[in-house]
Amino acid sequence: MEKAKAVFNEFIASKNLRMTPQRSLILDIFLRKKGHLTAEQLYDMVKRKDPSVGQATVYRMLKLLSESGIAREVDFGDGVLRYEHLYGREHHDHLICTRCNKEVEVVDEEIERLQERLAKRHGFVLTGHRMYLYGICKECRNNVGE
Amino acid sequence: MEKAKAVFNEFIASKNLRMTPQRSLILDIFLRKKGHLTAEQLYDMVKRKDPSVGQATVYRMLKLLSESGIAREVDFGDGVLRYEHLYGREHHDHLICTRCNKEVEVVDEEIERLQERLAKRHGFVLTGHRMYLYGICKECRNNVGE
DNA sequence: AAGTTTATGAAAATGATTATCATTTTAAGA
DNA sequence: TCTTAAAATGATAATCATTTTCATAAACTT
Ligand SMILES: [Mn+2]
Ligand SMILES: [Mn+2]
Ligand SMILES: [Zn+2]
Ligand SMILES: [Zn+2]
Repeated sequence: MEKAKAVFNEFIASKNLRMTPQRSLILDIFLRKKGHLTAEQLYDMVKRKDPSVGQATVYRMLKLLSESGIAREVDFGDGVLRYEHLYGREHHDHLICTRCNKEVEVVDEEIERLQERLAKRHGFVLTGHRMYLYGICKECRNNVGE
Repeated sequence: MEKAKAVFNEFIASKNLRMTPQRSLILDIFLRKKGHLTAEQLYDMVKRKDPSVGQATVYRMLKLLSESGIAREVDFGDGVLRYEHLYGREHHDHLICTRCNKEVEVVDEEIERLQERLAKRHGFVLTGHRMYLYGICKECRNNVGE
């Protein structure tokens, strides 16, 4: 939390950018919340603390957070980008229930390894990947009637 | 090709929809082209054959093609949906060069298997997945200067 | 052929994100 | 502290792919 703030401050300094009350507020709120949240959701929370902050500033800040390694953009494929904590977290992929939209964070070291191998086999050096698994969770399978 | 057309015709009939010259033309052109093409690209090709066709019809048709299992929506994450042949093709994922945008179609049975296992481990029954591997291809690694 | 349903094309609407721009802040210097 | 150049902000307009709307034109049914 404090560590993440320090990292962001360093990033800001290294790019000759400036720390402002707006950025500080947005960063605070972002770090406090966990999960995957959209720019709109974050904007709503920011507005509650300071209604004068514009949404463009939130969008701009999310870009900076991503660049600095504090946040990561997540695209579930529904037309809205979400952001999650990246700093201090392990890499993971997502398992999504298409019925109740539950999102489970998952990792499979074996899959990660095989992805590298697969890319290499085609002459590529992997720089990243996006993997989303879609399915029906146990709860949804039980509540078939409703 | 003819088989695919028949499948689409059946789909149209089963839904009490109608086959029209526009749909037929769009289907023909789509089936003739391979690769991953956008609605805009398909629209351009259709226009060349019949300038009177509207782009809304192309978008509508792509929806139908996807529903009927003839086409599959592919989202490389650049803000534009692409469509590829699905009927008569094997499942595959994509390996994309972030420098030259080369797209390689890949499959790794082992990964597919592990995805199932991973989902099951979390109580999910997998219905699908999206996996995109991003990296730098061999050619791009050689042409570093240009 | 008449009636009913579905399809079409043009144009407007949508919705998330980005760009613009006039104004305000910030960080350094003098 | 005053000055100034660079960067940030917020309101608003612009983008851009996709979807809707709606009046008109097919397509099927009887
Ligand atoms: Mn996550
Ligand atoms: Mn493909
Ligand atoms: Zn569920
Ligand atoms: Zn390349």
